[in-house]
Amino acid sequence: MLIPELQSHIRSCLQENFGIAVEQVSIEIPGDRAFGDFTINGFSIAKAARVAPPRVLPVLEEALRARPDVESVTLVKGFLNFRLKTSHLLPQAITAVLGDPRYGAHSELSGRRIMVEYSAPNTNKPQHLGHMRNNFLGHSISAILANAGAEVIRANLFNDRGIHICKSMLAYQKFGEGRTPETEGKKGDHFVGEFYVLFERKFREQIDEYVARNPAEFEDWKTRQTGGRRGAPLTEAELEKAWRESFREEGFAKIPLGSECSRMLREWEAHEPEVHALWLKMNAWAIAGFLKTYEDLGVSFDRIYRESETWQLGKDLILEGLGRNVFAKREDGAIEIDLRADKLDKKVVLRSDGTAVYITQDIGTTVMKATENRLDGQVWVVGDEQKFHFQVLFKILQRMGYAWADHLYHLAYGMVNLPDGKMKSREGRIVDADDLLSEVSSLAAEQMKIRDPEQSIPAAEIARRSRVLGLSALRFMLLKVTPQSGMTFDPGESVRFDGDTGARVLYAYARLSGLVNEGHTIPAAAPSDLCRLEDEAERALALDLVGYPAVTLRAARDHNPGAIANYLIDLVRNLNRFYDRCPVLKEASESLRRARLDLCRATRQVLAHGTRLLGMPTLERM
RNA sequence: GCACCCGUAGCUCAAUUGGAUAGAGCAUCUGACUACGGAUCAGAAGGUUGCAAGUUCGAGUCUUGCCGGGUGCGCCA
Repeated sequence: MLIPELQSHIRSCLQENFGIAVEQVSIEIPGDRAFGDFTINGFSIAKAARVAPPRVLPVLEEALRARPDVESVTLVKGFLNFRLKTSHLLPQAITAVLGDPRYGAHSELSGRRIMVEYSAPNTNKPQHLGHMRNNFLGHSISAILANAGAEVIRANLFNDRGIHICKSMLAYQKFGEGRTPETEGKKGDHFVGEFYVLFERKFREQIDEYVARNPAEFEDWKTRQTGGRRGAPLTEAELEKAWRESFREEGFAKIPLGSECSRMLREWEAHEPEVHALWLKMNAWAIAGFLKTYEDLGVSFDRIYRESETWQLGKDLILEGLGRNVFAKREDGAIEIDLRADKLDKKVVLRSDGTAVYITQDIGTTVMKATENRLDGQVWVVGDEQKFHFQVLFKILQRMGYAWADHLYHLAYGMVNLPDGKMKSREGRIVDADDLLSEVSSLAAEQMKIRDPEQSIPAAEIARRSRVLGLSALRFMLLKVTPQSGMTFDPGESVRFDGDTGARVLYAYARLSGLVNEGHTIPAAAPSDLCRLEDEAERALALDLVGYPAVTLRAARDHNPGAIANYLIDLVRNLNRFYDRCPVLKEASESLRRARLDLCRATRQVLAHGTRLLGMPTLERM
């Protein structure tokens, strides 16, 4: 490959002239290609070689100049820019791609077994836009890490137990009247989700009743309030709101539905048969719905865990750690760990009654996953509001002494907001995943029909293609943005089919496929002559291909699919420019035509590779 | 109150991890429809990177202080 070869040349040149071994020689493709094909940053080389820039750069300049494949070298403001002879660059770039079906893959993580956990849905709530970002990120980062050489196990963890699950169960028991997803013609997850919403509504009504009946209790409650969370005094309205909120936790049992719900949870934990049967039934509905959504979204998992199977884990590990003084027992019996030396806080890991808290379970599942699968590392795709939780979790596991605890990564992503603000499920302002997907697909179908006025494409094929296009458009849109930052998503406007979109990438791919396939049908009278490619648009495209491996590597190191999405956009931009300026099939010269077809094939291969890393299905025809 | 994250063109996002003249798309305006599939291409316009200092050859990126937005800080999950 081009860049590695250049790097090793520079490296040996430094070794010979200065007797210094430099590990990292960064040869980059400059942002502004007017500078040249490649650039060497003089300052960073000088720093790495520990020789002053004026001494190093002229030596490297001479070395580059001596190469037969280098056309020109310029030394500007500490940057060594050089340009390869077109007759070298293009053939090198194209054969590097076509000669290696795994072009863009790496071995940096080879030998490492990594589990990526993503999605982790609450079985009460159908998937929405935020989950889509999670699902797509998890699916894509799994492919990206695998491409970097790791053996990746994709895992999901169903949040299928707990007080919130009892809410939908209780609502169904009281108001379900024996209905089922089948009788209502609804997807199981939506069906269950409706009972969760129903519980919330009834519960709020009961709070209203309780509040109206017990004004004295409010007065009494107020006197016990010392102010806001960290000091600031509250207004009367805030106090009333806080009082109402208190019924969601401390005062939960004062509300009839609340106490029934708590009782149901105790019965579930005691394996009471009737409650358990109800739980099994509703869970099966919800999960069947999720599996359908996953299938539609094109995401999958190698291993599914359920909290109902893992929630008890972790306790033994805590007790074992207590024996080794990793944890300490407080006077009241609770077990905690003091992380203040690591700029975190004290954290209780086991309640005084010996039951598990949330983090106990996470400690248990993490250790279980690691030992069960002999993992070297783990990645969690979870919203950034849980950053602190994961910092604490990772620190605890390090303190417990696990060798793999240094290779845990929380891929935190920002919230997906709507143009008018946050999604709020209580206000019904959520974008449902199933709805959005079918909406975008039907928009795609409309566009396809406009472009096929003779109706030559069968309806079933339109349906298939529009699903692929709609899905890829959504996927691309959500993956294009750096995970860490929050994003605004306009369901009405932002799923477009022109501009920097997934549709543009798919279109370019389909067009290229058509070209390549048609090119194959033309009998060869002369062999391809890659040396005849000399248009600037061809150079630009070839340079993009040369830069691809660096992009996939960075995407893996940064856990950032966005790097690939943005690369693909640039690649497609240069492809379309090439396409516009250089005739391929219409080219009269056989050897040039075939050379351009080779460039198209190479580009198509990289496009296929990149879209696969993003999890985007492609179309041979649109 | 304390901690972390964010603030880049009217809007949505980039910026090779401290590098050169901060780039794309959308929207606006102007061109290319006898088109290897126009879901395309060429061009114009759009910026004191929230504000103010500092660090150095060099700062959107690092430090500090303000301003504005978000999230977190339970024996909840």
